[in-house]
Amino acid sequence: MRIEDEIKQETFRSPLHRLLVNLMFTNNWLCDSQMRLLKPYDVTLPQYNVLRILRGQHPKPVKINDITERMLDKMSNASRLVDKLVGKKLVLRNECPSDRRAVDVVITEKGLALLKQIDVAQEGWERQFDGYTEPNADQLNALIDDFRSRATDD
Amino acid sequence: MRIEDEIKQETFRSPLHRLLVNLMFTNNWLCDSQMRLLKPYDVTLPQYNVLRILRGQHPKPVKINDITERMLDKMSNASRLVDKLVGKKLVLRNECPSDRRAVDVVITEKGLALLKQIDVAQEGWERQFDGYTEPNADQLNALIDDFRSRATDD
DNA sequence: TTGTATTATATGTATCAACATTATATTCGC
DNA sequence: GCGAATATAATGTTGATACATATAATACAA
Repeated sequence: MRIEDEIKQETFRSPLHRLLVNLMFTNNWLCDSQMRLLKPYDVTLPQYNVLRILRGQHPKPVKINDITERMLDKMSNASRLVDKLVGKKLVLRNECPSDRRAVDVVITEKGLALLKQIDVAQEGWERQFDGYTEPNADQLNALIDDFRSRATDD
Repeated sequence: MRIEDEIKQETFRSPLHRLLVNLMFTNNWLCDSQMRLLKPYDVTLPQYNVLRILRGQHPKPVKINDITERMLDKMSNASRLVDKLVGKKLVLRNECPSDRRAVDVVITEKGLALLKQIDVAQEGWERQFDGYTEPNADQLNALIDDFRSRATDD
């Protein structure tokens, strides 16, 4: 469906403006879809992202700080997200022996098992893009990278 | 900067996966930038979006329901967003005469004046994309639309 | 070594989103 | 007209983010 119809707005000030709205709308659409996928597993999208970061390093522990750096939405909330995951026994939090300020976070077996379940659902979800070929994705990736690189500030 | 560097992850499972991350990252980048722009004016991005919807219909009133439909992030929170804007005297809320369930929301002169100020800042912000031509934007728009249209569910 | 700056994390506050529920008004079938 | 279904908005709860601040440990400089 066209963006114009999706948000009931018939015109945009400029192609750039339409592009900005299009990017935001598409992102929301993706996030909603992911959220619905995760709902049955009782983890939120940010929590899921933290779990995946931890799995990527497993069995090595990851510090709160490193989690923050790897998160898409930067922020300073990895601490509280880890709290929630500890509550669900999906991760363990240990004081780092070499630096008592730092906290080592490790995904538990329960966490790994949950991710394994979700992997299956994810594969199903991604299958909806089976008709979307790699060259398509590569081209769109390149154009998005190019767009971002045009911005002069930050 | 490449996505790989931005989130310190060197590889992706697939071009599709890289694309998903790229879309989310780019969206966050845009939202952050907009937030910083709005900060001096003491309105949040969702509040700003509501104000623009109201300006688009001014001087006609807009019902809470219509605001919800036009928001990018759907939800049911337009009511509370309008609350905040009423508190700042940027909008007025009146019971709709023809339907006592509904609420007519109108942007105030103060609200219009604020948007006018922000417009100037927005134009400055968009100028960072001056090197990004219309054909570029049109092409990227088309590819994003195409990507979204490949999804089979929803 | 001692004092200061820096780093790592936690916490408090305000805002927003998702979801469910409630309150009230309107509409529609009979 | 009357009662049930529907529509509109408000509200309560939980989870998340942005931002500021606090707390504690480490690093560093004199």
